[in-house]
Amino acid sequence: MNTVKVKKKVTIKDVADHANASTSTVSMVINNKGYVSDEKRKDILHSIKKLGYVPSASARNLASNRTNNIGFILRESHFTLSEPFYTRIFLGAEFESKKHNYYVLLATISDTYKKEEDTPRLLKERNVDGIIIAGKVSGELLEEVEESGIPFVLVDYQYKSFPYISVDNRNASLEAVRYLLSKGHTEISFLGADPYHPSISERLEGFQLGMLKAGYSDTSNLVFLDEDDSPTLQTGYNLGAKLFKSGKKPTAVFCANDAMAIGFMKYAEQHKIKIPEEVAVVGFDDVEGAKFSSPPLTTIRVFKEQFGELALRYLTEILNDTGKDLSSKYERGNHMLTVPTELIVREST
Amino acid sequence: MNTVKVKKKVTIKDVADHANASTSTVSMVINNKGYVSDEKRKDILHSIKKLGYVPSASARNLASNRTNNIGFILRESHFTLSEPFYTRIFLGAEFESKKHNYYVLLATISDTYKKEEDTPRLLKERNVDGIIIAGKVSGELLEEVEESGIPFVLVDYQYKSFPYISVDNRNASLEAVRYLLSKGHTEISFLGADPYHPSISERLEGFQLGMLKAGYSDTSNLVFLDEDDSPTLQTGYNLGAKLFKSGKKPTAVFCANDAMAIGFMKYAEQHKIKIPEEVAVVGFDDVEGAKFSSPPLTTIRVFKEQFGELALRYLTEILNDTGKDLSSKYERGNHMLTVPTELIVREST
DNA sequence: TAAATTTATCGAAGCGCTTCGATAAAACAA
DNA sequence: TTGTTTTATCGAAGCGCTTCGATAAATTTA
Repeated sequence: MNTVKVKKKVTIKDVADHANASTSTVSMVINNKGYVSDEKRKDILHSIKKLGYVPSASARNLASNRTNNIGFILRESHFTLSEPFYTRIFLGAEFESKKHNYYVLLATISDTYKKEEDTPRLLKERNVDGIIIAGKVSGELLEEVEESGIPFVLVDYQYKSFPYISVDNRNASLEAVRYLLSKGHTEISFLGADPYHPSISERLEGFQLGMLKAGYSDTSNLVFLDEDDSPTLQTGYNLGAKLFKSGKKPTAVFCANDAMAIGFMKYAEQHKIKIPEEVAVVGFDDVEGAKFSSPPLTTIRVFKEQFGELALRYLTEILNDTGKDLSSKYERGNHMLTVPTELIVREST
Repeated sequence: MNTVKVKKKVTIKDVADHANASTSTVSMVINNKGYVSDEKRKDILHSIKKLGYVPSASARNLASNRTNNIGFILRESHFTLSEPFYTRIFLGAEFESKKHNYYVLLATISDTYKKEEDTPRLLKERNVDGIIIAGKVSGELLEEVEESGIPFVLVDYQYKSFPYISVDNRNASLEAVRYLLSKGHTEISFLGADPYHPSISERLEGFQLGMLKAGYSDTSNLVFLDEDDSPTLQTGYNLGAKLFKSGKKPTAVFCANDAMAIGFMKYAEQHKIKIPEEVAVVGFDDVEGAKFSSPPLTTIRVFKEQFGELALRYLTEILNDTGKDLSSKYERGNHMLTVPTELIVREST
């Protein structure tokens, strides 16, 4: 015997009966479709409230062949990074998703992505209406996603001519360089790694452009790149060593990201090079640690939550576009958006 | 005309036909239920693979009245905290969820939770089979969740006799105190805030117990509490001021968490109090910033991902328990688990 | 005023599964 | 042997929705 009172689930049928309507009419009211008289609509809405009716997600998904889910794909290592950059992008997307009535399903993938084997569950099960892919991921995965036919946008990464959203790296870097120049610096070095990553290369371009505009036409001996490694604290440290051992005496260093900047400052500290007195340092990203580094790091803030928000909004736009201007949007090549940045001046400059 | 080739979705019917079976038999194979001969099972599995069949989540959820989702409820501010403590717990849960074939839906709630109004969508829509609630949240919400009848566990928080998982705060604090004592410290202060939070009070108890065991029976003038505020960087700073202005000269300070410890160190730095020479500092949590503070902070590491993992595992256990030993589990009061910790010694001690 | 169109409502089919009998063969007991 | 239980398989109902006609009244157009 079961003595527990189980609240019987209120279905669309109950609402229909209560409002003297058919389930189809109720459905139309819920979905704002078709023709329903104001009167009936009012009745139905009233019944819905009265009965506390909430549509069953599974049922409507099954019937309408949607899922009401958005997938968010991210590399595992991008999560386990000490810096929650992508995490915050995810949060931004999650936050925005509420407004559009989607749930966001997170899927982390390994760095050594193998097609088939590591395919995210939400892709295999086609349990999403659209997908946001954040950060650099395997091309295989991207091809797989494209093949699936599920609409998607990339965030903070580019690949082929897939739609993407990115930081305005070039302009932000330009601004950083301008700032350093305005502070009277003349010998400015750029430290970077993984120059094949679009974001990095754009930052480098911004740097070069800024220097060029200031009359430094040849920046080649100012640029230090670790081509084989990613832009981490360690590579920043290493390039710091390389830089000083090369005999160069820059008065300022612009790093491809904060991690490298912090690594660089670590090297400087260990070698009694005073920051900012002897050399000013500027990073990129404004990670958590930037505020707490010693000295606190001047850097370019990226609005991470906004980043995610924008991604979700862009995706829903694609999903709702009934094919009409969407195709033209794609074809015109403006399938790209940028997120604004802001130079945050702290004590490292 | 639509010339795009749309791969027709493979359904259970297709598999059944292909394997010369009925859909019910296929279903049984998929769900590992009922009686199916080895032969037929083999055929069916083969057909599934051959056709690339993947069951539709919506359909099976509708039919079986499950959702295959786990809700993860978290306060907004716990996400926007500069420290991704709960974020990493979430990740741990998400990671573990794959093994159990659940999707994790994140729901953030505002700090000023209002029943009805702010009820997470996943609760309203009953779109989850179970719920993980992380961190301190409004009692109203907890009551609401309980009322919903959806199984849930609390993480890093306690309320009434609801099942929960927490850090072994007491023992960890005890260990920290022991460590400080072993380093020869005698005058050890405790800095805390929000002492009504179970975690904080447990940490304080651990501290007191440790001191007691070492012969310091009266710790009351060693404890500095900000009763009205939460344990933030700012309160750590404030209590630092209060501590030194009180004329006390502790040789070591144990803070209720890292944020406070870092705030305290900030005060110390500004007032030329040398750490660890003049006063050693120990925190709790091992947040990202702890490694980068100056000096790097000795602290108690909490395994956040493991925390989330455990929560999810615990919840699925509850979900799978068909009521049998579950009830006894509840009634016996052992509806509680703890996550291990580790003392991380850095340069602040 | 008749024909065409728009508005309003509903019944029923169907989305892709699970699960409940029904049926019957095989295995075991008496 | 007969009766009982276990094993195997299937058909059909049903989960709670959406959506496609069908139908008809109200409105517009010719």
